[in-house]
Amino acid sequence: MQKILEQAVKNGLQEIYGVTINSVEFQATKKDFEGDFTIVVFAFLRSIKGNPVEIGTKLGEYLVENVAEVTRFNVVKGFLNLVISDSFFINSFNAIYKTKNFGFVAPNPKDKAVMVEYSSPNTNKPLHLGHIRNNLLGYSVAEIIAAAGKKVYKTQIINDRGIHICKSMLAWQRYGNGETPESTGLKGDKLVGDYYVKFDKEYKKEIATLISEGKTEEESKKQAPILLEAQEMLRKWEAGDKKVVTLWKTMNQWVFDGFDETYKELGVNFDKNYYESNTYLLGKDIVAEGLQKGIFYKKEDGSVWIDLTEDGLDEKIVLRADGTAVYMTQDIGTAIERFKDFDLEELVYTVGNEQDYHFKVLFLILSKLGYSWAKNCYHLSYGMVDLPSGKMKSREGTVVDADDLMLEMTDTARTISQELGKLEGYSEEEKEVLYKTIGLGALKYYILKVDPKKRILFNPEESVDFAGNTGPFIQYTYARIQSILRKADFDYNTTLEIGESPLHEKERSLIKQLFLFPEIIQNAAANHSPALIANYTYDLVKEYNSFYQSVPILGCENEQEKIRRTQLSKKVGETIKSAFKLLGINVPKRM
RNA sequence: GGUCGCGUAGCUCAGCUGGAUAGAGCAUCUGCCUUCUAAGCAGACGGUCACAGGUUCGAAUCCUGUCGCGAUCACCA
Repeated sequence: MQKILEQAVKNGLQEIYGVTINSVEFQATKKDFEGDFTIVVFAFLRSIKGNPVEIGTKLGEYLVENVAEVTRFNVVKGFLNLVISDSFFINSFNAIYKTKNFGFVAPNPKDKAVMVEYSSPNTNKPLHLGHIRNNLLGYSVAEIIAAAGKKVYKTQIINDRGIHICKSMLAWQRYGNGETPESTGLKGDKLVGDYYVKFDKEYKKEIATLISEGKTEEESKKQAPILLEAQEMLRKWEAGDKKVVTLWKTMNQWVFDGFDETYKELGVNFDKNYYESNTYLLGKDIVAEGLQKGIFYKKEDGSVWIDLTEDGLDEKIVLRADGTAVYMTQDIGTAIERFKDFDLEELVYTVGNEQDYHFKVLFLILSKLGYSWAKNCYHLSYGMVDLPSGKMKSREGTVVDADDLMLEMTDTARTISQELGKLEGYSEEEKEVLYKTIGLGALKYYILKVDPKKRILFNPEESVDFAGNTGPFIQYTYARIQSILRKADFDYNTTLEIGESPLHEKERSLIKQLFLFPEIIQNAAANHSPALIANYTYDLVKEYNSFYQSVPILGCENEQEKIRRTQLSKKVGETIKSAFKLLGINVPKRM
């Protein structure tokens, strides 16, 4: 439609004023004015001298005359509002009504893929609220990019080695009695996490003892026997000591099993896992190469650095003096590895904004090393999730555990649902599934609807609502639509005729809102932002509810209207479902 | 101190590459269930878009500066 109009506007201006215009600025007409599309006449003033109102009027007359779909127009200041005919809307709606997966673009197998990394947990403690935001964002962005027509690989890098892992291993050995997830009934990640906390407690005790013996705080922190022992354990692990490696494998497996459960509850998944224990040596040869090319330089002590001061950044170490890798070294290595493993065009890292600087440096280094794809690496950076009590600190136990939070949300959903009591005829099992759908829907929507860049203040007690701009509200609308479709005892799947029954104002705005969906997906993919999808869905639902309350659907006198409104309802339902799929949220048939 | 991000209604947030009178929800008040699910709808109240300049027909949006909050500037990951 816009294309037709654009061409017509160009022709019109050529005819009336003899002026050629490159582009025409369109926008959806605001609610307070009559019309569907608006042309901003101000934009023409550069080429055409004159009064905007006059130009608008002349152009409007021309368009009504020459474009069949334009039925009326009005001009307000410099805005030319065009009213488009019902037949256009009905025809377009007919076209999308039968379209499966409306708005989704099928991937072209010839295109390169996109890899999205998210989650990337440490195997020494359970997942918490911060991971939830990370997981939801990463998963959703992956879905959105796939919907926009790209092959997507979801991946995580599991930080399964290092001193932090040894800490919980050591604490388990020292203070435990051979507990296992089976013997305690605890989830594996919880069990291991408890020992991590235990380690920290003991460590602090030892530091206190050392300080009381007259050592400085700094010395004590470095000399605490328990820490030295953990470091010794790490050395043994690196040397491949059998006992240590066996314990490491066992305890890691507990954690993996625990994570799998959490991921399953959350509804996220991965196509490929990378393990740090396999990748931590990567990147060293690249550093050697870069050293030869003169991109890096060696300091006197043997450590290798890159000087980024010309780019407005600092100097950054890429290899320790003892030749071991740092975080940056590994990331250089894994990035290259991934482009080797898969035919990628883009690599998305879902990592908190405290690492903005790290990724800036990483991408810059990769580009200096001559990898042309470095410009296609994207850091999907998101703000922290704060609690009313302040920051979450896992060592101090002030975290909101992911599993607990999901349970809590399900409980709240259960309470509210039972109060409303609409679930006659549902089995207990079905009800439990539903409570989970609603509870998780609330949580996911709450987190995804805000711009990833912004930090979230999360109050577990009161911040997740079920009314207003929330997941359950949208789910509720979906459920209501399903109820209408269940009760529609006539064949509504016929092609709509363009007849004497004019479109209701609410139907019009609803159709307009529906048409936006494909564009929203593309936008969301380009901006890596699930929030766009969430807010679009909310607008659609608002529009639908308003329609729902102001006109009858099944109770229409007019057969044509009845079919049309039922079809509209169905399509809105499908669109809600599609949109929520992109957010990783399920929709219930009833609630 | 340098760099990056954020600052919109009492609270939580929308506002796309500049466009019309600044948009929702929560909270507070007023109406609407003998009709398709009231987790809803319609309305009222609520704003110096942090502040000051600049660019232009036109700025919440772009530029500069100031203030406030946060992150980061580790041989941690």
